[in-house]
Amino acid sequence: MPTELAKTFDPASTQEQALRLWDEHNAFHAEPTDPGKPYSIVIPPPNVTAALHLGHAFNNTLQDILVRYHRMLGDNACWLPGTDHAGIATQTVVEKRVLAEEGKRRTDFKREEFVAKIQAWKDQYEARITAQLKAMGCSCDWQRQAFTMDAPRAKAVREAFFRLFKDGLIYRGKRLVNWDPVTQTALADDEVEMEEVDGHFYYLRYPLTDGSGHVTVATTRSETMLGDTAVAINPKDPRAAALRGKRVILPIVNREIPIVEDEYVVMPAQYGGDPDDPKAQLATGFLKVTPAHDPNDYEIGRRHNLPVINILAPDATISDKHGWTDIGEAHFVLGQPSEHARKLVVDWFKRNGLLEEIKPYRHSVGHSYRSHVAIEPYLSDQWYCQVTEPRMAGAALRAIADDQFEGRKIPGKADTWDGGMRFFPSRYARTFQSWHENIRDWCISRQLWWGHRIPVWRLPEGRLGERLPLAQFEAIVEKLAQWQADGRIALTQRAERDQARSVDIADRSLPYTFACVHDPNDREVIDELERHGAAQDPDVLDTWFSSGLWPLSTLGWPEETPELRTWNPSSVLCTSREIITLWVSRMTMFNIHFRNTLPFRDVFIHAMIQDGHGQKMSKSLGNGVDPMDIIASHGADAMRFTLAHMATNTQDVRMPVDLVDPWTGETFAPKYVTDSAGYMVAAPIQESPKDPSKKMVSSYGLASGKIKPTADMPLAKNTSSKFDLGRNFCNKLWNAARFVLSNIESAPAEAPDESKWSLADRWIISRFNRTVAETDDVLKNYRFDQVARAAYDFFWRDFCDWYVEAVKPAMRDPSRAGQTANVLAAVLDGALRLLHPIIPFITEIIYHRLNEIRPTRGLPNRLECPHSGISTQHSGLLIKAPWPNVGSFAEAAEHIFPNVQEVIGVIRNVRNELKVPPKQKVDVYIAAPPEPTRQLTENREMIEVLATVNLKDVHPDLTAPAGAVRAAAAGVEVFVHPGQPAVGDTNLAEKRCAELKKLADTLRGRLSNDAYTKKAPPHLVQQTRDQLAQAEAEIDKLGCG
RNA sequence: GGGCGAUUAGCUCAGUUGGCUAGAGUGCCAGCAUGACACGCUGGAGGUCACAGGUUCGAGCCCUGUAUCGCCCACCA
Repeated sequence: MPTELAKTFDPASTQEQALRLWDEHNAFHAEPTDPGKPYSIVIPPPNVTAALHLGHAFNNTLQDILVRYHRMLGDNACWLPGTDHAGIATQTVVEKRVLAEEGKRRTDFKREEFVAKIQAWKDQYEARITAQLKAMGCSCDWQRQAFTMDAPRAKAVREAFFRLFKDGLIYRGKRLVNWDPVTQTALADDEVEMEEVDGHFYYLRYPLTDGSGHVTVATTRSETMLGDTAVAINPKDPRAAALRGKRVILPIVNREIPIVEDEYVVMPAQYGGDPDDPKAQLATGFLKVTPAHDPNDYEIGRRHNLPVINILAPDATISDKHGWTDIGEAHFVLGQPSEHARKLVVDWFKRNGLLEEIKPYRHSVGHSYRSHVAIEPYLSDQWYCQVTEPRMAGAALRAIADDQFEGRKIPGKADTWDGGMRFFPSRYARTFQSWHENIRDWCISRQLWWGHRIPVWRLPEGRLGERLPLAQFEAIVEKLAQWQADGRIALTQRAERDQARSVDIADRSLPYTFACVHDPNDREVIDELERHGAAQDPDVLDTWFSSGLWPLSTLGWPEETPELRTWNPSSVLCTSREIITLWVSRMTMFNIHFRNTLPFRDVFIHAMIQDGHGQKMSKSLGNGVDPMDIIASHGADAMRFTLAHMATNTQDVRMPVDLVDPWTGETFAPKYVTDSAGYMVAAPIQESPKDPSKKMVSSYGLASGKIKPTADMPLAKNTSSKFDLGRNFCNKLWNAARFVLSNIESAPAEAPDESKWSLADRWIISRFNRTVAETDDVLKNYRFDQVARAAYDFFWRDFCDWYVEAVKPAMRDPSRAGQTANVLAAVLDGALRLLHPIIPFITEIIYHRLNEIRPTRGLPNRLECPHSGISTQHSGLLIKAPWPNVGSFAEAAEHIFPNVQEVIGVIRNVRNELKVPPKQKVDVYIAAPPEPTRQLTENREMIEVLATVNLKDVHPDLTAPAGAVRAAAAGVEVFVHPGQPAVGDTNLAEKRCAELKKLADTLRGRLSNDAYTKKAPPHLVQQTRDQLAQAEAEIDKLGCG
């Protein structure tokens, strides 16, 4: 550790030193037995798919500010870090990588081999993510680092699944799922993104079997007609009666299908439909019903008991191998991808004179959030968690704090849950609420290899009892019954829809039975099951199942550990709004169901960082910024400060992205192009602004995968000039600290004597106290921008611009330097504490140096500031130092100091107008009423130094000196004598006169309005009168014509 | 289709229950290498608060409507 602060601020070495100090003291670690009020945050575990981006940096900076703040407050603060295995996302990334590098597909490997590859990827990125978080200064308790698939978390998942299974909240159902044909897995509803697509409306004719004509159906997906099992018409449609009981012949496959009547069908306008309904304008009144490939049709099929015919293979090609037998003439589409089949089918209709019309149509189609291909509604067997149950969604609704609940709340026991969960900003409570009011059961199985294997063994299809000798079968049944009674297994049967069916063990045939095994090491049970042909379900659980347990599993659940008792519920969840439904919901339901506690008391939803065009930052657009690049170019503290400063109350914040020219190191705005999806993206190849012959690759070029940077054409890193704000601030802090420290060091040590404090001393201490109070206040509502602003204004504007400048003469005067140094040391100490949660590295290192120079500091607790707010308690480390108490305020000083500031401002203004050289002192005379005269005289030195003047005279009856320029401020008259022939505008008083007259007119207008004087609050009216009087007095004094 | 948010200085944003002549940072202009800092200091210019109505003594803020942008939710042929 260097004993002096380096001449220029070097973020890298500062970061390194601070990290070492914290590490040596194990400063981030907490134990449940530690003193203090419990305060805990569980990190939203980043996916191990990729390195962290700026959004993560934002999210984690805010959490770290909270944790550091509460640690300083004396709370027992613990931040639990970890990562998420992110099933589908990670597997997809690795599959792509393996295909690109080895030319092999997942299916070319054994399951264990491929999982090992993903595991290797996970290890690599988990390490990288951890390194990034550490570099950002995140004070996570690294001894408690978790991963959603490590052993303790696997145990929690297993326990949770078993309990839900036993409680009848998990069931097997054949349902239409969102099928991703590329990754070949089911997706949850919220993993599907709607995208606008240009398509067509095809009008297809289906002949009636009796030869009396045809009906025309309209569809955007003509290929699904192969699986049609009915045509529906609205019973109110006037044509319905004539068609009742008739059937149509389905072209191509020659399947006879009924015409059914269902109110769901939209009628065209001419048959009674709503003419304003855009759908009515496209509709023919006849709806083809394809239960296997459309969610609505599936419902119609249920209502009319229609067969369900699946025509697709899992890869979304047309196939007769998955439940479709009557293929008729459809050989020509077999094996075709559905999109191509769509055209082939239309061509067939055209050739056979059955195509009536094609209309262009733009509509939204579900796409996989992972592979971005169109989702196929696909019929398959999946596991569901019955979140529609009152025990789940109902509990989540009851968890909402009463005053954030819209409408009448179902009576519940929110009062046992600390008054409920609060959202910040409160509007997000409604997102949460309406999600649970409209929730549907959650499909929790995924056809992946990377994830928690579903701990269910399927007994062989059919009735086990029919396959075994009776005695043997009876023995199994006895065993199963005993194991179930002992809690070693739970049994269920497949339910067609919507509910779990418990197994009646007395029904000795055991049809379609599933056994969930409680303990993964219970070989006796597993071996016995497998001996009879039972096999473990090959699927894994949805990632969000393990994430949903995160607040519990990170603290050792299902064991009721001291950690769990201390830190659950956690204090706050910090996250972005996109996962309120995906994640917050599930944590709430699980935490309540398993432990009857909230997962967290507060939910803070922060803004989303977009690029300069209002687009989400994403890898594929290449507009994402790597926090490590910012740390390298600006420093970690600078990044944190800027991010905190951006954390406003709104939904989105914009971060215009610049590029760093690798040739010159300079920053420039990239050239943009519009990509095929309409996004503004940086042109793949950029020119150096200095030398257009030098080219570079933008990160969009890199992300598009086509362009690889080379030595001749290097990569231009993303950055943003927004971080200059933080960098400048840190630089200012560093230099101000250097100055203050060197002054303190050379000042004589004296016992603090408050009677010797100047106006500036009292003022800066009072301002400090205000800033602490404001920070405390504003942090309760998670307004990090206001915290950053308050700290910035206090430190730069008040402390550096005014206090340090005002105090310079005193520091040069040995008789006063000792006392001033006391105040300087105390205020610097306080400022470091105040700033530490936002910019921990730089403050820790400066604090270290301050401790060396002034091991004891603090202010006497009496007179005008009986409580300075600046603690005398010290600690070796700032991270462990107490947060300042709010001291009292020096009202008088806060009132007088601005007057002096204003006088100084006016003099500076006049000097500038008169073009007086900066170093040249000028003579100043001030005419003021007795009280201001006293104040100004007392602060003569400050005025002289800060305005570079000789304050010749201050007097109530001062007469204007010849040749002086007259100006006015704070109710006083200022005469500036340039001492040489003045250059520029010498008639400043006239300018001021114009301003004053305009103001006086406004005020007079307001007062002449009777309604105003009668209705406005009296203090405002009085204030207006006072202002007018003051303006008029000044006008009078200046002799404004 | 429903809901939410945004629209304030060239740019990025503050503006807390309506009440000074609407603020900051950055950029711009002018001056300054002043013994902490040029990542700095001093001063300055720059805004019909998206638009149209309304409520009020008083509207950037509240109400109604319009426009543009963004996000979330929704099984819309």
